[in-house]
Amino acid sequence: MTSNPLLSGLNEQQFQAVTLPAQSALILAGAGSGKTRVLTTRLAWLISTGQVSPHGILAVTFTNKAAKEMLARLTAMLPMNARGLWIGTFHGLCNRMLRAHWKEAGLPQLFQILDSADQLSAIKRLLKALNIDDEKFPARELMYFINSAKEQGLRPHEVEAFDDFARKRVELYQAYEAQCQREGVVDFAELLLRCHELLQRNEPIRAHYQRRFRHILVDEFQDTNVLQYRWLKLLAGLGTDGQAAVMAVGDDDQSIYRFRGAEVGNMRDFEREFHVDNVIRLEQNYRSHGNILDAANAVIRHNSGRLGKNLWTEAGSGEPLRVYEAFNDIEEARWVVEEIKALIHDGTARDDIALLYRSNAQSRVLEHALFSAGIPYRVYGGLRFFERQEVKHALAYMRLIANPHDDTAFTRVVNFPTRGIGARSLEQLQDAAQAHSTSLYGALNFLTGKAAQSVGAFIKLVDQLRFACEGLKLPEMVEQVLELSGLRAHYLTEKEGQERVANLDEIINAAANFISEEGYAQVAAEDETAPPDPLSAFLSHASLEAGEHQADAGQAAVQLMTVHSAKGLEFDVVFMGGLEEGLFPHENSVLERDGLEEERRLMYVAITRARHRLYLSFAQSRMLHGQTRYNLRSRFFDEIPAELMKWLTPPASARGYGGFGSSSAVPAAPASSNPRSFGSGRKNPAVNDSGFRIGQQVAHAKFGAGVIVNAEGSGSDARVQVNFGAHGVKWLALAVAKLTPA
DNA sequence: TTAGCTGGAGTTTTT
DNA sequence: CTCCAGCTAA
Repeated sequence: MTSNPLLSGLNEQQFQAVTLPAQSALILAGAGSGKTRVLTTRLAWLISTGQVSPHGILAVTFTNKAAKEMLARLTAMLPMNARGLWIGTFHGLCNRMLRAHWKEAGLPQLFQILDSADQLSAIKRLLKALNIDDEKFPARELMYFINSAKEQGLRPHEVEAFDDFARKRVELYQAYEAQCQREGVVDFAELLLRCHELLQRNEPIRAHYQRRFRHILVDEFQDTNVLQYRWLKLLAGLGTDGQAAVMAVGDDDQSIYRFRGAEVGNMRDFEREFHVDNVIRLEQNYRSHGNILDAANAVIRHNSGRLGKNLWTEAGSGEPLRVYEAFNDIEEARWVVEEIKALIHDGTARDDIALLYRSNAQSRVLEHALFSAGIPYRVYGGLRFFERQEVKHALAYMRLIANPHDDTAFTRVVNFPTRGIGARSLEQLQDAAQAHSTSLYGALNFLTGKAAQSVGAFIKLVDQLRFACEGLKLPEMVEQVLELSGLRAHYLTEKEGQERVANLDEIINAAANFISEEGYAQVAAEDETAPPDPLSAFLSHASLEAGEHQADAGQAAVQLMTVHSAKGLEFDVVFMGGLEEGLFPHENSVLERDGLEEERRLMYVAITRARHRLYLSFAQSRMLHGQTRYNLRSRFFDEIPAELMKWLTPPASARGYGGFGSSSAVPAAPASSNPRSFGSGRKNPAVNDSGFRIGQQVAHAKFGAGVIVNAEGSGSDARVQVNFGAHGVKWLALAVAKLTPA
């Protein structure tokens, strides 16, 4: 052991990971095992021991938040100049390289970045220009197709197409590429693909970066896609003499982004291709009590093909998990609110409480209950600052200053605020642009008549803006844009427009901050580029980092979010609601190959968010898509050892809601196509005189667990319809079938 | 050009 | 049920 103070307090595995010699390594970092600490300490250790200069390090993350945190913690440990440090997101780093080598990458110097919304509108515009039937080729689908092709590293000519439909799609992909190139814009996937191609084709540039980056660190490696992994291999010079040391840190059990291209298999491939001879496992958890970890371990054990890992803690086992069975979703929410009130009363801070759910639709009922109770709450997942329409409008004007041929920006604001340029004029303009293969801005010269006049006025405005902004500092530029474009005036006259005006003004602040803060400094620190243009750097920043999620950060509030957005966070108390078959695991996932395993990993993530107390709840019935659905409780309950759970409701389902009621026949509900969840249009009527009621969970000797979804008849004729999940939905005569409350 | 209607869809999300 | 996109009528 050295006496290096950086290393004090590390456990054995952490120490081992931090002080590994310069070789490639795979770190399996369990939830709450001090992953970020290891990553940052590793960086600090490498630098402080003189093994590598800050110049020789590349650290990649997925989110700006993670990159910022890493940088902040590193500079706190080891005061240094952040200039020249390559710590950032995949997209941010690729952008940086492309800015430096725009010529070699075949891009205009001031290329703009399309965010997803921009990309979608660019595709819609393309489809319209080509007169494509958008029934057959919906823009969203085409966008998904293009992005996934790019994420596999495939250009149009490399995509296999065996039928006319597929060939047409590829053709559209090609047309989209041509359009982007013409307009000087790149989408997110293009940043990566372009950068990969640059490195692959340009030997001197590749050699330069391979020589430079001696240590590459990758965070959340399980979330990398095919292209990102290839990019890493290229940068690391895999298989070359001077191969860099790559430290991949990740957790296969927390891989929950396959739906957006993440390839867990990269972990195994990495282990093999980089000849990793010892995988380091960080299994000691510093976050949760033992019972919570035991539950998480028990659930994830049902997955196959894991790299293997078992979380443990030195903290005690703590209390058991608290399980609640609710009558319906509304009652579930009411119960959550009652518990929260008690928790707050006992001194738990509101923002130490999180309400997690599988899908966003579930937040409504919770919000309603919290609102009625007057408990401050905060929902994650809304619009972010740079995604708001007024902000995007202002940015579009700025994009036109940087590049008047940016047709996406052009179409966005050509008639906003309205200036009499309707669909007709725009269509003429688009036709002219198409005919003379020029941008919309450039097509003015080919227009005649009324359209020429109105469009001419707008183009004059764009020129005027560019002229007025020449030599101005960024914040002053924003100021000019807001005034001259008429945006501020427009929102001032709009009722309820004050917030939008405030957001517009906030762009000025954002620009000022950007100039003074690291955002710009990082780009400015680029050693091999000419001084970058602040405007275009700011626009990239706006696309690459959409800003904070909209929520009032004011008073401490109860946190509401999906399990996905909770990844990486932790809370004293976690409520995991809606644990029902069909919802979690989600019905769509059950059909996908290995979909259930991904749901299970999601459950694992959910459980491991809790530090001290974890509530699990489900409802017998729930309003979904305007229909009441009766679902079985989630199979995940069966995967958690019973001794870890304390049921807050009497032995599953035996509570006497409903009881007896009308004995008249209830019309039969339509059979469900999904065997494990079941929908019916009616509320929860009490059923015949059998003591059973709709929504109740029951057990059958042959079919196992089920839930009553319908009933009819009374006395000896009483029959109930039961959803037995995998065993199907069946009508059973109560006089004959042995059905017991479960 | 905009308001108002109608129909369709409805996991998860970062850059 | 509830949101959104796209269409029709003023």
